Amino acid sequence: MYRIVEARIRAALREFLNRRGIQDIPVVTQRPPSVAMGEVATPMAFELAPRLRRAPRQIAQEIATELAAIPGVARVELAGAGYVNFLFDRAAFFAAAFSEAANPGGTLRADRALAREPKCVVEHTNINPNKAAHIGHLRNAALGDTFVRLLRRAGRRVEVQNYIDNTGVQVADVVVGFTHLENKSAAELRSLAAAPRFDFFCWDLYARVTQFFEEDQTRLALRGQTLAAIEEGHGAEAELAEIISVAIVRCHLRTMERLGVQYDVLPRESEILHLKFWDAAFQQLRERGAIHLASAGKNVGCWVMKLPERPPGPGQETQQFPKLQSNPPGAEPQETGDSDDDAKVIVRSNGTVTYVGKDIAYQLWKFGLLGRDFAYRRFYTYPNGHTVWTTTTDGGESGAPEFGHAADVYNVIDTRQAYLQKVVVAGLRALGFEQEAARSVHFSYDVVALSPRCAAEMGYTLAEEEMRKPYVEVSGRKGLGVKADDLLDELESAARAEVDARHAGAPEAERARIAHAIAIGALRYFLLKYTRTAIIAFDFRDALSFEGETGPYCQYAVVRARNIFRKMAEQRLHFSLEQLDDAAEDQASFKDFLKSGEGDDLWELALRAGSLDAQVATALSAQEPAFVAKYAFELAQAFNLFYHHHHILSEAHAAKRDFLLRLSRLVERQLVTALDLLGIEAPEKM
RNA sequence: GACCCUGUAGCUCAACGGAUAGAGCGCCUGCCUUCUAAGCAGGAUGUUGGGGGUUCAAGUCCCCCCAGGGUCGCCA
Repeated sequence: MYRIVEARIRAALREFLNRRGIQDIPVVTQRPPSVAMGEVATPMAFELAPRLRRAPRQIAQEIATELAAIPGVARVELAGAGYVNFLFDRAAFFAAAFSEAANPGGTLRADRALAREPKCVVEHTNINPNKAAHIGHLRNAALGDTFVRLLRRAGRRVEVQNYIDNTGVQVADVVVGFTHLENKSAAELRSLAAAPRFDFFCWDLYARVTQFFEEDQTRLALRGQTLAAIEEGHGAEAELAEIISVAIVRCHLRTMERLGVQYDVLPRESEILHLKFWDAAFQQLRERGAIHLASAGKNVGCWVMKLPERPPGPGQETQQFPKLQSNPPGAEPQETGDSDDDAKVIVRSNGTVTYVGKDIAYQLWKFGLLGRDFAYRRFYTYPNGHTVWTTTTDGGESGAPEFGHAADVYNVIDTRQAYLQKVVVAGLRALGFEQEAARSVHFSYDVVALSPRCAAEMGYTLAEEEMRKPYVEVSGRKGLGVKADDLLDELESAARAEVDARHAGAPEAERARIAHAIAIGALRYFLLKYTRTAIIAFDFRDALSFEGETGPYCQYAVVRARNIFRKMAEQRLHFSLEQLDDAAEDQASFKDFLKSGEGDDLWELALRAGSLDAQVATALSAQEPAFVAKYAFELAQAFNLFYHHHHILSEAHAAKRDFLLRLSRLVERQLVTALDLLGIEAPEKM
């Protein structure tokens, strides 16, 4: 609701500027330091002062007197040296926020309208299918999934893709492990792969293979041979690779399902190869001159792409790569042509295509620009009935939705791949797809590392130098890392112990359900509360915490609110939850309880609860899920304070009690919505 | 060497160029016959790495240093 009133104020301010013919001064609004000063403020008068040659205070006065009445705004006041403060009509805001919260589907579109909506493709997770997922992968999936939820809440049509690199070095290494260290036949591997925790077995095997190579470098030839066989797609090694990667993908889907993450389609690299996606992309790139054959220098014999020094377009790229404008205007046009040494190799001199090349083809396909498509088959159906599809070469199954053809593409990939993502975008631009290049977003985030103490706890011996560092990098190759399912198991058992202590009498299944919700709440909140640029130095103590700024804290606030409603029903108060939700007839009394001064604390809570829409909008435009996490925590915190100050059901004044109940109801609903956006479920009890 | 990210309380992190820089953890002290204490209240710690500049206003923008991390491969 806050966003709606704020938008009206901004429109009125824009109108004020327009009347004076001012176009180049932005309308700036902010939150005043306290609700006593209002809910929206503008410092615009300061900026206008030199322009209009009058004192800020005087201009502020003009703004205040000239603005027409704004619905939802009760008063306009001046403050300080020139701030204009807008004070909301508190009762009207509360009533509107209350009814808005009662219609959670209000912002979601009808299916038919949604089908016409331009599509966003969000690619996330993308774990190499050769071993168990670790905490770093969890951060990727939690960020991606939450961003998907935010987009959907904003009414966007979203397709979730999880790219499977099933023909890469990492899979090849595990194949080497099974053939040369384990001596497994395809049949033996098949039964092994069907066993639980096959991904854990591969985790260890992968580390063993790394060591196997280190002991004797000539063994690396095995990797090369295996890789070639897998890419070719025939023979025993290709069969093993297929068994491994499919089984591991199923493990990953199960792991992610534990934390509520689902996918729509799993595009596989093997199909990108076998369906000749690269040939189609290569043809376009060559015809448009985006790549050329290097004739001299270290890259001789390779097809390479030169990256422009500066984005050629009118600065569109600055949206995706802020703070990039390195060169001052008038920088010299680069000396082209001389050397291809600094160009990016796309096709190797032996004719094979690099990872980036395949990624360009994939990105083109996402936008529907490649002129080719996969065939699809069903891979897995979730308990809620949703089906995730995967790609296939031969005909495929009928009934697949239309995948790809995106208007916007978000690639959730850690910051270390920023350069490669830039190359992919440059590729689109070089092909003349300016629009799509501008709509290709690298949703970048920093990695999860281990605190040195954590690494030591896990039995990893650190060099002295590493011990001094703030964190230690996770390494799948070395087998150093916290496996996702291990962490989830630990979280669930810790949560379970707490639940058992509090609800010894509850049925087993219910206790398990609650413990699961708490574990996921703790984990997802932990992964989402950091902004994307923060490196998470993982530590079990922080991750396993259920107190303070955590998911369970937020969940607990919801449970408290619901306990009030349950007790209310038990006490058979004069109205039911339905009547509580129908607040229309009691609006007159809201004003008394929210009035300035004594009602400020209640108003602050109501305002915060009614600000969810603004927080979601900010999180979406900043592509920063942490904003929603922060909001949920602050709302929970404000509610706990309120809960402590007001004993609602014993409130003697009936009208006030009813109001406090409605305020609690508003908070509960908004908090549930915010948590849902984070992928966190609020259990009935805790 | 070039480019990117980071530097804020003891620790981990927040803070659209705006009014008094905030949370959590940890530490100390209180509060459970109550709508369950996974909670609440109180206690204090800041030269926002350093130095210049722009601005009515800088933790935030620009420049120069310092420190840490990352990327720049015919790996993915």
